Amino acid sequence: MLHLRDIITFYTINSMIHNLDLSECPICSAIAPENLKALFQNMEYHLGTYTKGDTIARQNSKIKHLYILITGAVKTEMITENGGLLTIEVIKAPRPLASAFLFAQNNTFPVDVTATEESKIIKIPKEEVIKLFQKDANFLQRYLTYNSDITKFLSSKLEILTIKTIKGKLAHYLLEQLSTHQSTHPRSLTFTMDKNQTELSKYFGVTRPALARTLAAIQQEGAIKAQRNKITILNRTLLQNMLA
Amino acid sequence: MLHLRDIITFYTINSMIHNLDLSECPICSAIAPENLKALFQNMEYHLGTYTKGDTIARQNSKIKHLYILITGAVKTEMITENGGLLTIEVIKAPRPLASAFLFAQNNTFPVDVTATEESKIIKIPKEEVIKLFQKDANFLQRYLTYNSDITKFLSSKLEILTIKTIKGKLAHYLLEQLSTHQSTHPRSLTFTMDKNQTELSKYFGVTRPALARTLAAIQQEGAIKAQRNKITILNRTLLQNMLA
DNA sequence: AAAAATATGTAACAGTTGTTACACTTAAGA
DNA sequence: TCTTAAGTGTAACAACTGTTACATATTTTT
Repeated sequence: MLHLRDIITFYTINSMIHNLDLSECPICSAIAPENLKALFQNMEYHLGTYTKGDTIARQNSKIKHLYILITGAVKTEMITENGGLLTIEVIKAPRPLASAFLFAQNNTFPVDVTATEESKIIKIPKEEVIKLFQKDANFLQRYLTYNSDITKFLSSKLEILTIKTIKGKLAHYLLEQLSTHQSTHPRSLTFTMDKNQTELSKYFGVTRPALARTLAAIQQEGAIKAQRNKITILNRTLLQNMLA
Repeated sequence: MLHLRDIITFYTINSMIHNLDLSECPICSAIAPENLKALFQNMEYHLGTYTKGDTIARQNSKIKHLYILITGAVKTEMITENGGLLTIEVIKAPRPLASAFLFAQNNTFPVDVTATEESKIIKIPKEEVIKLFQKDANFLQRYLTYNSDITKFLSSKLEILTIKTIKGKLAHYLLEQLSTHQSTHPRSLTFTMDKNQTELSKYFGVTRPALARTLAAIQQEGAIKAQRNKITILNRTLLQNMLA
């Protein structure tokens, strides 16, 4: 277990060495340096150092701590019993790990977590996190916001995936882009997509040729005009009918 | 604005009239009756009554309160600018509404919320919710758990939708069911699915005939034996290969 | 026990998407 | 500027899924 002096030293050293701005960490930043002392006093926590290849957490193991990745990077993998792996995501410091799952009823890691480089992770027991929340409303609010944003992200991704046809997904996306664009440029019907076709096809979970084909079809029908990634909406109603 | 006596009366009356067990509400139940007084004292909140057809919240409007549906039922609809609607969900009391979005950065209602019958809703301002959290760790924990569970649900649904083929989705689901089953009945390879085919097809976002067809195909290949919803895993490796 | 409602098995056909391959265009680097 | 890499447009065919329709089986209700 660490003591207060260690963590303060740690923060300071890291800030010096890596020129690290902890304010970039969605939730750690809520802990103002001047409050660190009061907050971490009498608190149980653990600082772990991992080198490349080390396992940080195993899929289906209980989550009993809040994991905050301070420096380094980790990858998450979902592994079937047989060894075939499904998803990979690389997470770079500073960021909390699996914070959205910490308080779930069956709170187990949904993935394996492995260090991809030298990494430092602070582990704070669940009960201590609750205490922290009650001591520092700001920290609590950041935590809630961070997790709320994750939920929003998941919801919007789910929304896209729920629409079955590529034409529907594209129509949905284009209308969304239009309304985002019009919030700064009212009445303008021409905008540039914020993703290229390759990125967009991955976001939709479809292949790129299929996406290009569909974009051409929508243009053929006269709903839009597309010059590469510059889109002009010609017939909004037509687009909206493609959602169903 | 309500006073303490009102809400206590309200809880009591409703419990009497509707024989309502508030402990069924994922987060309200955390407020023990004996603590109500201390918690709601000096708190700002609002009790709204809505009749069938009343709009409770509009899509894209700011969420400034925690909405708790006490009695009645509401439906949520996602409406395109044109009037075509995408999703409908019916929510019955008692349950919080949009609690997962309350603390998001751009915290707007993702859907229209309309009463489908006579409904009562308590609205607690965001700031008051934070205060509540700090007064009552139990309430906070319930809230976190509730939202964590939502995240888990969304994640697993997303996982299923990310798998493209029906065969892959089914294989994934069957392996999950097997491991759940084996946690109580080790070595048993036969179990009953927790959803019927109709429910499962909706969960996967596919049609029922397509699902039945695929189930038959998996059986044809010798990976499982299916007697209606009773499944026996014959070749686990084969199933796992279907995930890719 | 009979009737009705619900769930499941199956089939033919149309429609959509993945796969693969290649030409072309634009942007970035040497 | 030339070269190279990345992004885009398009096509033919195979594979998969939706649609629609109906038969059969099981469960629930009367």
